[in-house]
Amino acid sequence: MHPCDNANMRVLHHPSRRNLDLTAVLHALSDPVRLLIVQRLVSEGAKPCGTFGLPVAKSTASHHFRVLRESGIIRMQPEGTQYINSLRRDDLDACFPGLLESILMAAGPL
Amino acid sequence: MHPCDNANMRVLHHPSRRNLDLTAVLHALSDPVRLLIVQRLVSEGAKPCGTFGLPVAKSTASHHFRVLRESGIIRMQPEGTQYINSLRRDDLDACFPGLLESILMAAGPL
DNA sequence: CCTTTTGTTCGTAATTTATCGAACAATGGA
DNA sequence: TCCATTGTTCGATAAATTACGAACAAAAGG
Repeated sequence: MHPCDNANMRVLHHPSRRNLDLTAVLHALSDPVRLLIVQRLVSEGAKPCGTFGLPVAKSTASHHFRVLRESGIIRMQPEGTQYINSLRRDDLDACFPGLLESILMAAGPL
Repeated sequence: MHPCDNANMRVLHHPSRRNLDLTAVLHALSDPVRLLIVQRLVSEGAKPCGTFGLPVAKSTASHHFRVLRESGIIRMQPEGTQYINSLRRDDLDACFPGLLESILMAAGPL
């Protein structure tokens, strides 16, 4: 069968732009570990989960990436054995103008 | 004794401006009831707890006002038998420029 | 005093959250 | 085919959150 027909591809749910929820986004960013992930994505660009050196276990990190993904803050694209994480800045800015910007400023440098 | 020396006045703890914590503020605003309280304070000005008509029990409302107060988002001033709630907009804008503004915009009209 | 008003505090219960280790699954390379 | 890498999922636990009603406390006014 054609590669694109493969239903076994690791596909994760990402909310569409118009389904982003403000309280879900605020809640996602109210955790220090998740806020750190977002800051690192801003300063270092898209990168896989394993390259963040987070101060939590692998399974806990997986949980935090999922919360960020399901709130629409990040995108997770399968790439070989890993997932490339990137900020959904366009979608966030479209739904909540200035929000991410002000939070990043308030969070201060890395 | 002088009225101002009275230690029995209902005094509540309010964090100072320089002790405001971003994650605490985001967490406080990530609850729909608390976000509603803040929206109402913006559109209707300072007012007592009992005038919000919140969809929760009195004790639950008290809890939400406390979370808002302890995160530095609102001020609660004793006034007779009630507390006058007001937004600490100056302090919020000083610590987190643009944050409240963007959240209020994203939250939409009342 | 006694009562009313306003809001807090207490005790409890249900839900969610953050955390971990162990086991599992998918990919890609030797 | 086997193995190493990457990250998810499962099961368990401890803590935090939201919620309620009942009881309490302070203030104002009769």
